[in-house]
Amino acid sequence: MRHAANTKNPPDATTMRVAMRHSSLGRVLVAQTAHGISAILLGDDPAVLRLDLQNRFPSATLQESDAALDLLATQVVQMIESPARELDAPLDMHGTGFQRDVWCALRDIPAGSTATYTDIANRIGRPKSARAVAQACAANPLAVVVPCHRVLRRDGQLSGYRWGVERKRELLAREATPP
DNA sequence: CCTCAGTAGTGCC
DNA sequence: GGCACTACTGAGG
Repeated sequence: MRHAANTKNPPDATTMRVAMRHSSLGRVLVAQTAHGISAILLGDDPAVLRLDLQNRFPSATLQESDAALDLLATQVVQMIESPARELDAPLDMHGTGFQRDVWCALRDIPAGSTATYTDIANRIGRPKSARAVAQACAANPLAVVVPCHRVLRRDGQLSGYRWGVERKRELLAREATPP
């Protein structure tokens, strides 16, 4: 029995810098703490994105972007446009132990390939937790960088995507290796 | 095609 | 501590 504390949202009263960008997939919000990128969110309405962020980190203080984050945000957008490229920046992943396990496993799926929820469940040593894996994917705060869009149902269906199945389909299409 | 039960992590009460 | 959620899955009708 672990009493690891953060079964809920960690009461981190950290400050986060926030940048907003346009991309071919819509608006992109990038948030950064002192430890690294804490959120990459996709959407259409900047206000909604900001609400989404506040909802995920209720006790975080949001600040304007700075030069460093501006650069990161540009790189994030570039990565969205060409998902094959990797982002070489530290991440600040807030989540439960289980969620972190899942998100880390997701980062091992190379661009151009996919995995199933059961694959990930096996990879983290919990073969029966496919559904919980899906739930962890749904809670992923780091769009594209943590490639939850590369996870499909066992039957090949796209099932869902926190930021819209259309975006998931588009990302996969962009990553598909040309013959 | 459709429904159903088994399943495990999380959020809310 | 309980209960109702799921971006799941495999079996049965």
